[in-house]
Amino acid sequence: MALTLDSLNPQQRAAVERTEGPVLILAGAGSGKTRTLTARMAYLIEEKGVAPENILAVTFTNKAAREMKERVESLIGSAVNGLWIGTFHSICARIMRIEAEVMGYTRSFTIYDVDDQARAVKKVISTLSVPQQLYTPKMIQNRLSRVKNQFLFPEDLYAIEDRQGLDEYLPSIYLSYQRFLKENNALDFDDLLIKPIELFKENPDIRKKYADRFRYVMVDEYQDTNKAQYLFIKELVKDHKNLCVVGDEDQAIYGWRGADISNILDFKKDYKDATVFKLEENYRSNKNILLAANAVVKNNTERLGKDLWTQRPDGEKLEVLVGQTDLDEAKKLLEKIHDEVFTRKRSFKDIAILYRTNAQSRIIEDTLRRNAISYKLVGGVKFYERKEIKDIVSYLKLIVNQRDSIALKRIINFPLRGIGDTTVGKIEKFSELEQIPLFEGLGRVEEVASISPAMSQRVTGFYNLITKFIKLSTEISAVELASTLAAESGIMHHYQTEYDQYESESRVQNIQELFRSIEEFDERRREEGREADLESFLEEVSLMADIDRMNTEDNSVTLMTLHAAKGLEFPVVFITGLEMGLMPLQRNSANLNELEEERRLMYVGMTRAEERLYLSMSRSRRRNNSFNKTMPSLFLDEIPRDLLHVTGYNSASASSDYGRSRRHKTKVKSYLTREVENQSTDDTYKVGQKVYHATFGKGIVRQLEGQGDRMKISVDFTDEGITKKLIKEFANLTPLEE
DNA sequence: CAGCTGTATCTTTTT
DNA sequence: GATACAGCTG
Repeated sequence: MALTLDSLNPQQRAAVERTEGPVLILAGAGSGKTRTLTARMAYLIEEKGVAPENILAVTFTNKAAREMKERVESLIGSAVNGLWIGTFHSICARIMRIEAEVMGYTRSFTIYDVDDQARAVKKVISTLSVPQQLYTPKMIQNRLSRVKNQFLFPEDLYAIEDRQGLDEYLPSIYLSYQRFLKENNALDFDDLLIKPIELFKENPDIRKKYADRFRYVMVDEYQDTNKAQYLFIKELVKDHKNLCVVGDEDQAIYGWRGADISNILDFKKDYKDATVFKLEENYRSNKNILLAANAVVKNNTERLGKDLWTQRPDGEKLEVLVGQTDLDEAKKLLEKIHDEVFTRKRSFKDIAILYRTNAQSRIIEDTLRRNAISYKLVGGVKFYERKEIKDIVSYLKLIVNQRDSIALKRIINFPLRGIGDTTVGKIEKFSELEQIPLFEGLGRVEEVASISPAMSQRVTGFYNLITKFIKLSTEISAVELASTLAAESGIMHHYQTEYDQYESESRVQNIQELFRSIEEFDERRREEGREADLESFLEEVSLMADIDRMNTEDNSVTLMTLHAAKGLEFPVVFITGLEMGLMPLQRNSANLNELEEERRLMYVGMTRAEERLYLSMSRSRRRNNSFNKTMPSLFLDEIPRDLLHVTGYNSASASSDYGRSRRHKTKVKSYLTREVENQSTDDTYKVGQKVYHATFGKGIVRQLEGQGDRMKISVDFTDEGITKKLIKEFANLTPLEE
């Protein structure tokens, strides 16, 4: 079956056919970038006769990788084996799994996530003379990660003269931290990127092996690559230069993670004879949406500049929703969802609600749940970060890699076995003295003088349990191992008998879901003809983003952060919380680069929408436990007035207010102040007043005591049949009109 | 010395 | 509104 490129436009097609040498595809939002990339892979295989194993494709999420592989297979009409496609982290982990010994690890190395990393940092700084009250583990963690992303080593940091503040301690922390990881046979997320580069630099023959294998390299979302990722790719392609990168500088939103936008801006300098293709026709969004998004992003200065256009219809205007409070905002979203689904006959799964911070989801979730609208939440507390899952995963990690002291310490006394911190501390000291891994120390607990026989028996019990499972792990399947383990360790029993019935059920369910996902992993790997050992499963778990687990089948509304929405599209999109300080989010000082990144984030959000885009805000919002009045986001100002339709309470004044807010800031402020004052006058609630509460539902005010924010309000909640006494400041009640 | 209970402290975005 | 840590109790 011959491959047809007829469905591509001339630019896309040209980019597909240019298979040799460096290629930069500047692909605007919705310009068919995935289609182009997949067509290019299919073209290489089908038309150029390139073997799939000679192609490496890097995507931003595992989900994108999966989808791309499927699309290539459907273009070609048969299964594609041997193609390497995945995220930087998963590809690097795969290489490290093969080459671990060369770099001084075993192939059973553990991958440390942020939580493990924090524990490691804590452990390390406790042994150094770092003023701990001045620098939190989290600060240190961020700095370390940033430095590593820039491919800097401790010696580079030592070389910097006159180091101030944290920089004074950073090099020695870095050095000890790396030593700690190695002792634990562990790599953190950043190591996954760095180690392969070191490997390539120190072992030219190994570099050559991979460079020869990957004759054609493609990188998606190139604007979000960091220095280490840039170097990794560079090592691979420096002989043949067959590198095709795709990206959009307007969608660079990971600067805070060390992504360097100049990787894409300077691509032509790095790869001298690069051919550049621009994809500027947008196939996704209606004209009004695209015009609005363009109008916002054109306020940025760091751009290569594209002119995105569309042949699609104008569509409706963008609707601006203004709530009085965050709860009110959520209810306005709800109304519009009802409207879209019941009047306009759309499906719930066509709708996405986006926000800047995860914390914003709760109030929206509550409102949706109260109204029986099913939703799926991406991000927040991620599945594999749930306590009950991490417990079991930690057992598995220790079984696979006994040098992992972080996993060990997490579970040695969970479920409770009467082995406390003091005992662990003693064994730790003993192990350090003997220069053996902590786990080995457990096996020799009797040699630790200060530990009583009764206590060492408990420790030995734990040691024997793990040893038994290490042996079992070579005999039974991963699922069997995990479920036997959950039973015999007492974890299952612990959660089944938990005090809170509801919590207990959901935890047990999650554990069962974990077993299912191990089984699925097993099947999937077998189909691909790859190994399905426990190590690979744990690796997948470590590198799995929440978005990768997103199910697009079931008919429910999607809730996620603007970051998580990158690369996705929905017929109807809500961007919520469009207020100064929240979107754009402001920390400390307003720095211009940060503002531009926030603006790009806004642009990413807007360009997710195909047909309808709602922009919502609230005039007051509860943040950090206090209720604050808000100012409309400046991004709303940047959208031409005639593309907007403002609805909601008091819409006329709202729209004119932020339409002029730049020139008339004082006026806006006074207006908003007035609004908020109106809200907090004491006649908001009177006896007999109908109110709404996110958790308890509708109710009637029965009694009022005291004044102001401290006022106590007694409410009969009709749905629940209960009476509650609430403090006004925290009650989060909304008055309902009669 | 383990385990429980109450308080402090947050919440940017993620592989 | 959840988690981590300090401090108390048995």
